[in-house]
Amino acid sequence: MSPARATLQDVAREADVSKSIASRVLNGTPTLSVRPETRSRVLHAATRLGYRPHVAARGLRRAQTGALGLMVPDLAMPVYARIVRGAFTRALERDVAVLLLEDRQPDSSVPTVSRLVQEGRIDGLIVASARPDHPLLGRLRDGLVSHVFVNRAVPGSGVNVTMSDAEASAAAVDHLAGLGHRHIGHVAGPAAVDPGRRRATGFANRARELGLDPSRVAESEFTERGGLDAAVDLLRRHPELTALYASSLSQAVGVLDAAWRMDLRVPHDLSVVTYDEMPLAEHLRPPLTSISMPLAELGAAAVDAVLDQLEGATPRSIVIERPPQVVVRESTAPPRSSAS
Amino acid sequence: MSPARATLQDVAREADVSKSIASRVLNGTPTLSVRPETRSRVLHAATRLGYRPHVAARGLRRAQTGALGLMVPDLAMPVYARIVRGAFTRALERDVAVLLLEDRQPDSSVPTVSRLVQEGRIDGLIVASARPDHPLLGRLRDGLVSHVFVNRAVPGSGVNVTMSDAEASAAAVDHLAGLGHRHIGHVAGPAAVDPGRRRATGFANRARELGLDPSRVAESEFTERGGLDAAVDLLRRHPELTALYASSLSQAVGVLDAAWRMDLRVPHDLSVVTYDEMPLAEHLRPPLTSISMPLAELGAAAVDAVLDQLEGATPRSIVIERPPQVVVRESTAPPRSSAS
DNA sequence: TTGTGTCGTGCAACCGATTTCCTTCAACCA
DNA sequence: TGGTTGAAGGAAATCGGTTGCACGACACAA
Repeated sequence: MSPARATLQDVAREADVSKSIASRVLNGTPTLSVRPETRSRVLHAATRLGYRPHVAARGLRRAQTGALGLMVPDLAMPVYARIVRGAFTRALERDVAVLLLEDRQPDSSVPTVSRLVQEGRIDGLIVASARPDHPLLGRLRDGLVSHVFVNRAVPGSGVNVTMSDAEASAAAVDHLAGLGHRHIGHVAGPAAVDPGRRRATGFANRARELGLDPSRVAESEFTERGGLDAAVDLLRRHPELTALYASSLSQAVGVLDAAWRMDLRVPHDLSVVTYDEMPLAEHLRPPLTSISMPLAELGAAAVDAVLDQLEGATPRSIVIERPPQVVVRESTAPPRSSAS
Repeated sequence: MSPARATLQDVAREADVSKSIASRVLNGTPTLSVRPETRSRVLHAATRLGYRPHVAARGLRRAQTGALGLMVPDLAMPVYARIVRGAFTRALERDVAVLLLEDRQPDSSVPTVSRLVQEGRIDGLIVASARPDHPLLGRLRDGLVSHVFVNRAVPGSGVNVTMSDAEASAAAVDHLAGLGHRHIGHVAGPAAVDPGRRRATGFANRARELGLDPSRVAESEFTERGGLDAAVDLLRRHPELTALYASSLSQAVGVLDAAWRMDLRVPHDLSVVTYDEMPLAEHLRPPLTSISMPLAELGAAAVDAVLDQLEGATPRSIVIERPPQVVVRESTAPPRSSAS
């Protein structure tokens, strides 16, 4: 796999200096003064030997690991794949490793995380799986381990990395209203989960601003089943609805299912917009109009945020401001009433 | 996060023994002889202090890291989520960490892996992203880093961990034939990718055994678009087909799309079975009959296989034998001809 | 000439485990 | 009684970096 690991000792010998100098030169220690010629001898030796510091040795001495944990609620949810990808990419650039953790039974997450911290496997944590009653939150509040919450904010934590979800909802409502819809419903995520709540608020606010009824909202889990049930519920109670805005792609799949079961054609009888632009959206029947969000940027920003904290910056919350984009496909059209 | 890291020194002091004894007792060194009373003092001290060995220190000394790399082709593909989950779970049991790596530009994977190995971040590698021309294969053949290939086998490598894909195809064909279908097509994966080829072979063999035409096969990428194109192609060229077997769920979504475009109703005009049982399959229209495979077991077996290698076992290939299960849903029914 | 700094460099301790090599003591054998 | 053996345990080297401190040489001011 390589020309046999070179150690710092090897580099030092090759450059004819001591380990200390080699180390300081390679780390760019600012207080160091060396002759330029010496410096370049070290640098050249290092590249010639393909030197890479051994993370265990460095970590042992520096009492840090160069790795972050990234906790996602469910590996199978494609939204997280995007966030994770963004995080991985940025981590590679910043020369740290990311340990991905799935957080399916929140109870086991506390032991897992504290074990990883105690073993010295991670320096900090990015949590994408927050929920109000999550046992991890209490332990993190101690401040013993640096962390940020990504996507799912924890109010009051002061370390949230989020996107402008409310704006995304507004864009969805605008798109539908622009087509002439006056009766729009929202299949919302669980109110307990922060982005769900923010999207719902964004929906209600913009609806109100446009003089539409902001109350046609049904809450459900971010799953196909949840979307199905919520949509059926909404459409039964409010047959006048001509459009639905789903809070996630899984829910949107359920919404399409509901339409099919209730014998409503999309978009003829019902327009559907969804959060989460993904390849799947393009190949559902009909292809779904969706809102594209900067998920990779979000993941990258989370990595930056924890690393900055570890380097001593004061923790702070961050909002990725890139505006949502509406990807228009066949699932949205003017309402029948206005068309006929 | 914890009552302040305890070191081996702390345990030793608490148990009133030397570090050496503490280390040996905790590691269960077989050649050690201690009085039972001493041993239990050490053990109790360790649990009382919540001692966890520092992986960097241990790794430095033992020249190994207690971590494995797991390379998947695409984080957004839910199939891999299952495999990864299985691997994570087993890794936790065996007390190692798993570093997940996405392998989207194979060219960058060689530098990434050799860097991780050189830095001492991983001891071994599980590769789920093999392709015949993958640059990583050449470098792995050197034998400098322990590895296995999972799901996508590399012929001749001798370190493949796979499932009985061919049997799965046979089960799909059996299910369709059992319903009365005599004209079955197969939307296959790329022949270059091993499981695709094995599934196609399995399909052809069983078709032949049943006296059906084994040649109704179209190859495509494991994507929605691929499935769409392949299905359109097959159905145009062979209008007599009454059933299609898709090699992956993404492709199956494309197949449904194709049916819709060609104005074929599923299952009335066309039955569809797919590989890869997932929640999504249940909520597509119509819900898809699918083949469920032991993906988590596959991931776990891969972890075991690399760890065994690292412990000195001779490398070998493994096949998970658990038989495929057909989950019957509404996308399959007797062919129209036999019904009418 | 003698301090006093500064520059350039190196020695050695240290991080926390593992492991090699001893030491001590008692039992046992011839 | 001397020597061998085995049980029980400990001292110290080691892994590969990082970092506090010391050291020699030289410049410069007094």
